[in-house]
Amino acid sequence: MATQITLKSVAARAGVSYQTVSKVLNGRLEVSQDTHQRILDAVRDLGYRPNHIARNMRVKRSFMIGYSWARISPDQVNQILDQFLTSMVSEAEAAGYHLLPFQFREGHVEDYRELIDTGRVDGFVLSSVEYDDPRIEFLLERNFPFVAFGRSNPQLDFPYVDVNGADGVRQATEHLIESGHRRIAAVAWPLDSRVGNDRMEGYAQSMKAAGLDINPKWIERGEGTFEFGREATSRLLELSDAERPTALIAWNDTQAIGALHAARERGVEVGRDFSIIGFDDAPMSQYLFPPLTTIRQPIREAGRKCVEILVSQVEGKPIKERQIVLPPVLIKRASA
Amino acid sequence: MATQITLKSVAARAGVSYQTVSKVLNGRLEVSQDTHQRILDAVRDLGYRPNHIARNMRVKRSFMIGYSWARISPDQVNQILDQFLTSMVSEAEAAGYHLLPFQFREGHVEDYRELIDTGRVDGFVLSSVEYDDPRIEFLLERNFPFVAFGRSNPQLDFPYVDVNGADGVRQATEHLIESGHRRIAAVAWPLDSRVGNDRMEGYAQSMKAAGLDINPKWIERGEGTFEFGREATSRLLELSDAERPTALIAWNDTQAIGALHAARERGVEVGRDFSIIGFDDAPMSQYLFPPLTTIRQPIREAGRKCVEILVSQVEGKPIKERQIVLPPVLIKRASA
DNA sequence: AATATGCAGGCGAACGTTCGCACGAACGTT
DNA sequence: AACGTTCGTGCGAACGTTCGCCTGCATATT
Repeated sequence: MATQITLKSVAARAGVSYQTVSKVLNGRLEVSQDTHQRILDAVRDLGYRPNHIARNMRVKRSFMIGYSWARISPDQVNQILDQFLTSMVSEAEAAGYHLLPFQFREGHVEDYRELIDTGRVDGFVLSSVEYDDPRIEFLLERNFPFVAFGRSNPQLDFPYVDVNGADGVRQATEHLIESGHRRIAAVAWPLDSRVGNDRMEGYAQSMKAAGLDINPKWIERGEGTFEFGREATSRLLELSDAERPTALIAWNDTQAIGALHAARERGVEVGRDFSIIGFDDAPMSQYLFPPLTTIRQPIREAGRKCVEILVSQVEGKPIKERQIVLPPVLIKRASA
Repeated sequence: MATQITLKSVAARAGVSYQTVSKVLNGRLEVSQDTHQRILDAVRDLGYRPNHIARNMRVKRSFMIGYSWARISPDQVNQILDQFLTSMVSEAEAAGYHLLPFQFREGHVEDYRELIDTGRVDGFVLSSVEYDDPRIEFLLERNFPFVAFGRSNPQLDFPYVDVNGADGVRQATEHLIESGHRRIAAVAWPLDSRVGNDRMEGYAQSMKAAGLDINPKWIERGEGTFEFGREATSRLLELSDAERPTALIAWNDTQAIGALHAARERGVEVGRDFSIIGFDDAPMSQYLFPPLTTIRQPIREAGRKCVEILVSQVEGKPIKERQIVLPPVLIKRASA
């Protein structure tokens, strides 16, 4: 490592004090045209770049945003991580920040505390937020800046960005109803999932609005896995002719793929005899047989908004919208 | 933000100088049993955590590892990012480091320079490495620590972790030959891809070892996309009966899925009439029709090794293996 | 002419660490 | 009894910034 070029080297070359260089570069001091130019020349000639660590130390900020994500399951992959991460990284960089990814440990709040106490981050973006999230409680109590990707308990007031799951499922349900379906099932998530309940609401509302009763047997709740999707769909397809749904909406694409398999195992042709709609628009969904109709979340925008809100908060700027709910969009393919 | 707890606060409480506290905590000084305990108590009582920024400033290290990944294409997703990232993050944390993800800009070396000059990182992990990678040239010249995930020009000497693509394709080819296939095609990548050429070598070697001639028409080179996979496979399936391959190996799962579609469009039943093997073991490959036989890369281990090598390098520790080539494993499913 | 005003720039301090060196006391050695 | 040695601590400095305040000078105002 070559010797660092510091403010002092620049100052020496420009013939001013190093503090003056600092101020000029930061626009906190107006100097004569001549001096200004000499400083700029010296900076250019030496290739000076301010040392970020020293700067952070002085201003007592890290310009880092902590982010941690839950592992879904060993043989499954976070479909949206790439998009979410890249959008946050670029938005953060534009604002002069960087992301600090750290290991996610379910329910552990220590890692957050550690990062705060050691001064490593200025704020957090939370994802995989659910009801009674201890992180939210902790960060609110410490009054430490954060923004959540996803809502939590309604009575808690904190900044978040979320996708309107109800609206997504509403679009899906309406699409199915318009296509003539009357018996529509939901392959959903457990009752303790806020995200799941949000989506369920869209389903219930649409059915009600169309004057359709929901047969409780059409509601399957379980994990967001391939296996559950398959099992649930098998059960649905084994209902009597009168009860058997003609379509289903799954709460994620993985379940939908399980559903696709269950249908195929029974010789049911998806897209013709039976319709399936997923949620997430996983990258491969378009290449399935048949290509999966699914609800796409505006992940990139969510990432951008999270960072935008967080940065405003950290810098004490006025925040336009503290709580944002973004609309998803139904991607119509052959499966429904 | 509550007032920081610093070495001074701890020292005041323990009745020693703050420098002593520092040394004791860092194990650079042996003190009397009594003093030691007083210091520890004070640390515990106050909940002292060393300020990382100040520490970094003093030791002139950031304990950060820069990492940047290429975006594949808008509608495709980096299948292995999650695994690679999480394994690097956890390995890094274990060594007292964190990852600094930053935006990838093809061919741009400025971003790397910037991070070095501003003292933000101690080293880099490079991915999407190819021939004549300007980043490698730059970092070697600056003598800045880095490790590449993937090899580059053979004459360059630098630390890397790579997956033995030749071996992977060898396993695949041999598996096909054992199953009785004689006419095996390769849906490959352009000649300027080192990764692609590595894989090609495995194919050529296995065919030769089995005494099988390769018909040049069996080698399709193009992008790693669904579309190219489909087109290439269409061409292959339209060859005359005598020339038409009975199996193909694709250089990634996305191409393999394209191949699956091409076969299906022609009424060719994959797994029975025709075999297809992919590369990557993308999360959804197991759920395709039929489930895709594919070559799985030890991504998590690669991530760990990258960080391990890099950290040793940064800390000037002896490096056991500077260049590691990990074996992939063939995951046999129904498609071949 | 004396004083106020404004401008360009310098100076000292501080942020919280780590590190080398100094120093006093206790102890063992000659 | 005088002299090294070791041990346990303290002290000062430094890392590269930013920030508040001070100062010297030129010009404008009374």
